[in-house]
Amino acid sequence: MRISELSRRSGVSIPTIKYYLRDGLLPPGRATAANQAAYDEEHVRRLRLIRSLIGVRGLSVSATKDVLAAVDANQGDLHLLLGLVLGALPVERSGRPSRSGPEEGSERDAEPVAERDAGGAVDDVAALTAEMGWQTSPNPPAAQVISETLATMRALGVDYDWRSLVPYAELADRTAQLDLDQLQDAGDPLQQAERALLLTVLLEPALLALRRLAQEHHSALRFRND
Amino acid sequence: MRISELSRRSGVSIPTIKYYLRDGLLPPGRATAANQAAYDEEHVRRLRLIRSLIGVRGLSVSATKDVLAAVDANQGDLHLLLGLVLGALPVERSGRPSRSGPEEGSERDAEPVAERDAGGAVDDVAALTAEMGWQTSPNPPAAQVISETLATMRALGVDYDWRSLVPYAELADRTAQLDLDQLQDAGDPLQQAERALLLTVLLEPALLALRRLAQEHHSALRFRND
DNA sequence: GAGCATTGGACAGTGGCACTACCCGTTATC
DNA sequence: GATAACGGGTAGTGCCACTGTCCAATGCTC
Repeated sequence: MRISELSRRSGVSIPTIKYYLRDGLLPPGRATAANQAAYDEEHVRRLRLIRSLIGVRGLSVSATKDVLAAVDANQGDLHLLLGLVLGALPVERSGRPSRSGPEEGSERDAEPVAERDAGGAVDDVAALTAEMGWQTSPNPPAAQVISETLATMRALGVDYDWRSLVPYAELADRTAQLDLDQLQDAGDPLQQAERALLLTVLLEPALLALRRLAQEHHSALRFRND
Repeated sequence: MRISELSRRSGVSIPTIKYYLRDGLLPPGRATAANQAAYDEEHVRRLRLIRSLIGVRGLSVSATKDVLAAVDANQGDLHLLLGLVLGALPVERSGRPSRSGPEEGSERDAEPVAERDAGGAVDDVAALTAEMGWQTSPNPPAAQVISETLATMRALGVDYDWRSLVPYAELADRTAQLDLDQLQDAGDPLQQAERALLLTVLLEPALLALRRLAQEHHSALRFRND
């Protein structure tokens, strides 16, 4: 098929498809002439996957590109694939250009919210993973997010350390096992790789949404004053 | 204190503080003259909170504004506050301008990724909340995220319905109870409201990060071929 | 085989967002 | 009384995800 049919089938406009082609998100079609190319079902599938990652999960175009490249490159080794995918993902649209302000003010009063660390939050994460018996790669981005969060909590006056997170970590552990349980059955390696991607990445907003529904329910039980 | 000291104490640049003042994120200082205003500790605190929500959690400026307004307006009623906060939050930077493409193509082949619904995903969420015994407001944004995710999963060929989410929902239920357990002790209503905000909103990236660490660990156990 | 729509490719433009820079008249401070 | 800092306003910046326009080269239709 050609680009107009690809557009119709996928629901993505032609200029956007061209944009994805330029950016390397979508592999080019098979060129049939100097200005003609043929696309196939795989392209339709890929486009839908792209739209899901960008639209539903909210990934940026460049993160989507990295994630898809990881899927393409390592269909065989699921562990390696997961590592690459999780490494390529920004955790929640972090990776901002970062603040301005006094970079390292000589003023001893300045406690600039501790975006790096405050009170050994990095050690805290090490303690937490040790407590859980988790073995991970040396310095995963996810660990940095956790230490950042802990540091921020403390900077804002909430008494929080790694011990506060242990119950959450246990629930996360069971969540992860649920995720992996669902990867056993799947067709060819590409299907399995895509499924892994969906179960880990696409499920993230849904899991947060479940937590919100549950929070609302329990909040009504506990706090509502009828 | 005046703006320069506020900037030093909070680590936020003066132009950015002015920007937050203009946008109503930060309440104005007490005006002492036509071009002079005084800020206090509460402003420092507020600025740090703002930076945490925007920087760590990744909220947009306008969402941050809505959330903070909810905190200010309803310090007394925690349930109402949580409802407002959860309502004001985008779930994962959704709320995109939405796609283009053929809006309602006459082509019967077009299945435009189903950003609204595909195969009764909305009913699925109703079934899920009924199964869990959750009682929530009529049509929470979180429910839409879940149905969107289910619809997308199915559109991509993954066999997924609300039953697949029940185990996750049970874990989410326990997570929410953990969250609310930590709200019992807290000082004045403002402190408690802020704490609720941090435990629900700021914790989100950290919870996803915990899941990722656990995924990496269990993936190594199951799939690594040494 | 003539004519018109479509194609692929390049490049410039758009709108939104989160700041950031500059200017100006006024006010503190030394 | 000079100099610095202040507040307030407007305009500009950089990035991102598209979107629009142009072009010569097909393809398809009659």
